[in-house]
Amino acid sequence: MFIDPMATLPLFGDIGPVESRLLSENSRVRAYPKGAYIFRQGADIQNFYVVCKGTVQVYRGTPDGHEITSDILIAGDCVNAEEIIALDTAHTANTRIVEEAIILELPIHWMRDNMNDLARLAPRLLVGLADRLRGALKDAEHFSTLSAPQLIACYLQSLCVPYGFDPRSFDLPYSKTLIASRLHMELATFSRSLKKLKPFGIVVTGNHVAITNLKKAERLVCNRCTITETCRTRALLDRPPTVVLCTPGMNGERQTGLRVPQVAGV
Amino acid sequence: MFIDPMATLPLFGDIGPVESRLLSENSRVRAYPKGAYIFRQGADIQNFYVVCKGTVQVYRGTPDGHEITSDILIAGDCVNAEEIIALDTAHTANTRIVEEAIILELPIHWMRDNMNDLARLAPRLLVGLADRLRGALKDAEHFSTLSAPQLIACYLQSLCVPYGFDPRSFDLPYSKTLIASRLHMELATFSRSLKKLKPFGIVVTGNHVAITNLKKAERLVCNRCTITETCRTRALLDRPPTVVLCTPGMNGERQTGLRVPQVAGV
DNA sequence: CGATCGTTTGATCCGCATCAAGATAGGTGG
DNA sequence: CCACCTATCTTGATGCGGATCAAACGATCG
Repeated sequence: MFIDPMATLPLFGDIGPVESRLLSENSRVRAYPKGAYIFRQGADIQNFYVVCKGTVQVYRGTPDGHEITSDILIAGDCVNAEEIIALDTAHTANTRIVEEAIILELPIHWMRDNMNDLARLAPRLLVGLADRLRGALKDAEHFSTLSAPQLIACYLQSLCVPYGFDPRSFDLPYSKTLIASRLHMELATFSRSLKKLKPFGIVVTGNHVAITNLKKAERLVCNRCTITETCRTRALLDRPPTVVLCTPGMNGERQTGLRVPQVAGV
Repeated sequence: MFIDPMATLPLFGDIGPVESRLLSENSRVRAYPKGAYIFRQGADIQNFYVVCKGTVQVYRGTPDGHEITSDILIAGDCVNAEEIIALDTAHTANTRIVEEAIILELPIHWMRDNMNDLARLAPRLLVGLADRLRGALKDAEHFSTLSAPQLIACYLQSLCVPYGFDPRSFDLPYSKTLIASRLHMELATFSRSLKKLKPFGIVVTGNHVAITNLKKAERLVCNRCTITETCRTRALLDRPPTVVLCTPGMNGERQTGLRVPQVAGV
């Protein structure tokens, strides 16, 4: 099974033929079975990895033996872009294969040696880094402002963008257990919260999701959330996806505290 | 009051005289009074900003009129590094002056035009971006795994690094209200949690903090937290600060759920 | 000396984690 | 085809942490 990463990955989409060959010569493509690790937390950073196919769970283990999923990656995603630049010598997370995956790897020292040409080699790498940062900021904000049902509503809608799902009817791309973990909540809480979404037009039965009323679904989230990947879902139907700011109005000048009133019953 | 940003800012520490003059010619330094805004959420992105002096609160407003502090910046910090690269045209957060500040500004279009030379112009800009990303990941993890007292313990210790405080005795650099907001918790919760820290050798009276027992204080956090800015505090006393991984042991293979047992009474 | 700001403290309530017991489904072997 | 098994998910009961509302306290200031 051969895959030409240059042709597949938007990451390297707009580079010239010279750079393309350079990349090919210095990269390697490898297949991983389900359950395998690309690398583990604490191990030496050796390569930069890009997912070409499959699903990868990024998680961190706490000393008391539990784990926190920080991201779920699919084809086209960089696994550890920030580690090219980081001062660390060790990986700060585990990356485990959820669905059989094909991974492109580039030696990290080669990447670093070519840092000066990086902008030319992979202009989108920086964009990816910035995107990832924004995603992390969004997560931090969401986890401390949205309720469990809101988080789920937001996540389900945002799923549609990378996967190209029709919000009105699609299947979950991975297990509920994994999704719950990604949303930093217990499976039990996740399961219970799904029922609360029905009145808002989000019906999940088994593996299948049906978002029947996008306006309602958005309203569920938008009074709290501001970065709102969520709103991309609607964009899917109307125009090409971009990040939409849901906060038109300005806010109070003086208050500094965290103060987010609950949506009734959700 | 004149400040030469090139001399002051480590961000531009290792650039040559040519680049330095280029920067000077294209930058502007401006003083802001307390309470002023550098920019507001939703406004057009015009400049890249660096804090030369003072304190800046970065926060986002939710549609229902409340606000969430995402960061507090001090001298040397980039305000919006990610926005140089972002595809967005509008600021995604507010930046308000907490203590009278001096801000360096560089036109964003100039930064972008010189993207190719960016690595040469400001090699540390990328490092800063990566650091910021790591910080955001840490926040996301901490907010959903640490209890309020643990968050505070972690934060108090991490404060010592950028400010060069002696953990055994220092004053809070800004109000408790602001800190509580930065930690995404209510002021009331913050206030109450401080008392719970005493048994762990962290005594806060009024504005003053005394961390009498670093080992105890670390233990309070480290069984849950893995990235642990916290551990830097100890490093302050022993060796130059670096990020320390607190997870020597590996964790279970199969569990995927979020499962973080409580520390008794904290 | 009232007034305002920042902080503490109290009482109450709700969301979610936790523990634990069913339920459903896919897979295997007899 | 059915009994069995394990993985995945649902549902129930309970408890704790922290948000919320509200009142009191201490400072600083005109």
